[in-house]
Amino acid sequence: MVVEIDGMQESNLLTTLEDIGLRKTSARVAVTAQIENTSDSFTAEQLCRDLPYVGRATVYRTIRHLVDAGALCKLPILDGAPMYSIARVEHHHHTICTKCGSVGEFRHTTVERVMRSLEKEIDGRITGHRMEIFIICSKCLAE
Amino acid sequence: MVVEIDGMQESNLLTTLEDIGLRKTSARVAVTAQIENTSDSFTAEQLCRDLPYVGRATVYRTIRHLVDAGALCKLPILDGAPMYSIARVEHHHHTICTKCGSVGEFRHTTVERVMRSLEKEIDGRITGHRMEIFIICSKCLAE
DNA sequence: TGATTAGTTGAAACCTAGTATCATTTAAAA
DNA sequence: TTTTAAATGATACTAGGTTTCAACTAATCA
Repeated sequence: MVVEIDGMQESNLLTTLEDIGLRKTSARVAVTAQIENTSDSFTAEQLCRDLPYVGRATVYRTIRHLVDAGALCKLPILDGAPMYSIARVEHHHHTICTKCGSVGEFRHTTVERVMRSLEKEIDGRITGHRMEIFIICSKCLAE
Repeated sequence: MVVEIDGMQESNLLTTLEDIGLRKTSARVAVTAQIENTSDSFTAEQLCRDLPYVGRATVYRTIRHLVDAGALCKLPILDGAPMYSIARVEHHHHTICTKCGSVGEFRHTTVERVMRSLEKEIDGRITGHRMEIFIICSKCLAE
């Protein structure tokens, strides 16, 4: 997601990093720009491959900063390397195709209502939840 | 879960392995017994520590067999090594204490109803779902 | 502006979790 | 009992990620 201000492109992710007191370095400009130009979700290794001139450690550190800041969302995957995508403001859940691994999003208010009704049943304080629907996506079904 | 038959203790997990055509070896007896004596969920590394005389490779292989056979359930955890627990017949979900990492279980019929209502919204065929409630457990709240 | 300094970088070493290899051992069929 | 295919486990390897630390640089200060 890139916001146009006075003809200058200003990166949301870069701004997030600056907002939490981190410096605007060329490595961070490159990493955040690459993430924003990636339409879909991505893995850390993918990002490293796309940015060979940025060190692995820096790529991983930048991802960690962005996840900690809430600007990136660590996607629920079945096995292997975690995937990330730019965090949306609204709360949502994920669909995961168990065949091709593609991750989708959905929102459903009933899920949130279920949460509230669970508060009585559960021994402790609810702080959050996560839900994944496993599917065979329409693309894989068509094959 | 251990079933008593004619005074002999017969392991369900071991039986599962034999049912899928695997041999009853001392290593498999040890691993399945250890899992059944573990009241809670466990990691592969924990099991290796508890069974120093069984090779790591064998412990991992046995867990894989049991998960593939559906007798063990790979629990959703936040980060790090996955946890396992003996699979229950009924479908259920998990509560995860984000402070101490303890995993609990709950069942809720509304969740299943939500699933059915989602079938229209989602582009693909639903094959399963998973839900995690993040909590601070009563034990951690008390501290 | 240039000097200062604390934050940042990246190569390399390390770590954790897990898998593959393969010579040796063993369960179980013949 | 012999046979043999399956299983084991020490070891090496891999993937994914973190730590270390000397060199570098952004941003502040004089």
